[in-house]
Amino acid sequence: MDNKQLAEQLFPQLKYTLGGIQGLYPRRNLPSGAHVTRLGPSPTGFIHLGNLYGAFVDERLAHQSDGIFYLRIEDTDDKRLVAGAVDMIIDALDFFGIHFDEGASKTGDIGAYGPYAQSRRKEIYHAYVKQLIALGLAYPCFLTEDEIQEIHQYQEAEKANPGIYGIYAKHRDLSMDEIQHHLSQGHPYTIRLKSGGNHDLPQDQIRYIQVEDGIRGSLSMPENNQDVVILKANGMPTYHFAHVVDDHLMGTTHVIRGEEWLSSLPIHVELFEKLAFELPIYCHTAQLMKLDENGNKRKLSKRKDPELSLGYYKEQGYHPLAVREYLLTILNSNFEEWRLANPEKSSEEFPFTTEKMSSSGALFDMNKLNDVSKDTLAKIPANLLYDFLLNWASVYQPDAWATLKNAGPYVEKILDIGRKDEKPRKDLISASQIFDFIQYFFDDFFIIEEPLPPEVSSEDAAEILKSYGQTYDPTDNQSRWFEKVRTIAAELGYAVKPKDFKKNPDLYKGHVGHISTVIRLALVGRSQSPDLWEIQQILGKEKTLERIKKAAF
RNA sequence: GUCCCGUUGGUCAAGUGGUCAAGACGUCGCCCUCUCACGGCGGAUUCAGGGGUUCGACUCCCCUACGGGAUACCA
Repeated sequence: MDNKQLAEQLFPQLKYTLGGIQGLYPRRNLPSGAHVTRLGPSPTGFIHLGNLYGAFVDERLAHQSDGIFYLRIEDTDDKRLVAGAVDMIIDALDFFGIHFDEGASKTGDIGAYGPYAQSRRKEIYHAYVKQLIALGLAYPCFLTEDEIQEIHQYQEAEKANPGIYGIYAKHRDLSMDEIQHHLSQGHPYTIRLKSGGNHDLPQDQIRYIQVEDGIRGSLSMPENNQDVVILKANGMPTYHFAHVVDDHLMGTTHVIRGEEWLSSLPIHVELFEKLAFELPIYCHTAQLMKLDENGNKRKLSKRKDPELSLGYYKEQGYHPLAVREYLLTILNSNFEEWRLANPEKSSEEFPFTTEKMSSSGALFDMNKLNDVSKDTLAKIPANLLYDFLLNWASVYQPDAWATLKNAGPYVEKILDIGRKDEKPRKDLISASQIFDFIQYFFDDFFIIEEPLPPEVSSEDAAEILKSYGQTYDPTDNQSRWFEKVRTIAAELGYAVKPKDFKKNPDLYKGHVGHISTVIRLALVGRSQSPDLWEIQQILGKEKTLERIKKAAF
């Protein structure tokens, strides 16, 4: 018996021949320079900012080159399967404007290079495994878990590198008779790659592989020497094998993945070589980090950092465009510069490059997100902002939703306060913050939250509001309105200009700012707000007078 | 332990042998100003450490330290 017969025995009557498969996956007919990228999540359904970060690179690279971005579900580990995960992943990315052209979708596979779930590609992997066995490049391994453990312990004691390789790959050279014996006993087995690498050579003779990484430039690593498992005992491929076969067949040109894959790159390179596939361009992205309890940088973790799940940003009401902009600023170091020069352009016009990506992990910066968000929201028209706010409220703050729902034009006016000026206000960050920021416009949410300034007594406050109520005229323009406030100040012994008060604090009780603070407290309940005159224009005469009359300190 | 990747201010970073070492966020001060926000001006805070190479190193080489990752029939 030879390898070929063994292959036939192990994988009899496969659905596909290699030639047949090749015919099913023709080269993609795309314009030159088009990038084909993919996102390959395992279906746990959990997506966090780090995943979005990577997905963004895929999406940009594909779409700015008129290429294809597809979704492939990497479900080779049934322990990781969560029901409804695919929909969750698609929805989460969709919210942030990331759409797939091809692959798994809510209504099934789209595209001619499927199936797009690895669990449905078993026969395809088997065909390639069969070939490797026939060529003597892979072999069945009957090592039990205990035996492997033993080997590891021995290696640890000997200070040898762990793994199944060289002399530790005990089943790599089993005789056909021995294999038949195991088989006849019904021993479970995995298929391992028969690695061509040899690290027992003198240091200077170990072969190194050179790979040009799209982000990191040229990489040099020792070649793989591990007889890695390519097919598990249950017949499913491991990630390593599925990655190589799928990305080849599906025509992926650029493999974007986290840097945690860097150390298994030699395995993949060997697999590509053994299968005689062309190597795609790898882009190993830096991980998004966060600070742990001890002040150390740490990779974002699914379990430990629920606040970095995409759900968190949705819940807080960060606008997807803002998150996009922020991600772009940390993804490409020249994005901010470009944005400054092109304030009105869509971020899709930004020429994204992997060369401008950092190879070291960035710390997630909430301050920066907020700042970017302010700039972003300042450019979004009030009616769209209203829709966004309403949408958010319908899920996360139902009482606000009830209030906002029937007040469209009113809310739009509120959102537009000071935004159309030459130097527009930028105080809107996220939906939850926006609602908090404007809630005093609604009687149901209006309360006086802050006390009078110390310069103003309760009596004076009452006096101020009384005069104000008498002189208030909604038809006054802004400067006329403020003249009247100054008049009240003067009448009650307050300086008309803050500077006067600063120069001679003894001459006055306070200054005009204190007067308007009282009016502000009566109208909005806070000592800080946008321009009062504008607020009154929106509140309207009745509500303004009512609040002035009702206010008590 | 071994292997891989990384290290410019509090954060994100430009930089590729000769720069007073950009810029943004944050922070502090001032200006504008009825408050806030916006805007303007200015300050403080950086090349992890040590050796080389060189007329000259943030830039090139080596060592150390620190951080991250891998080391599965998980991805």
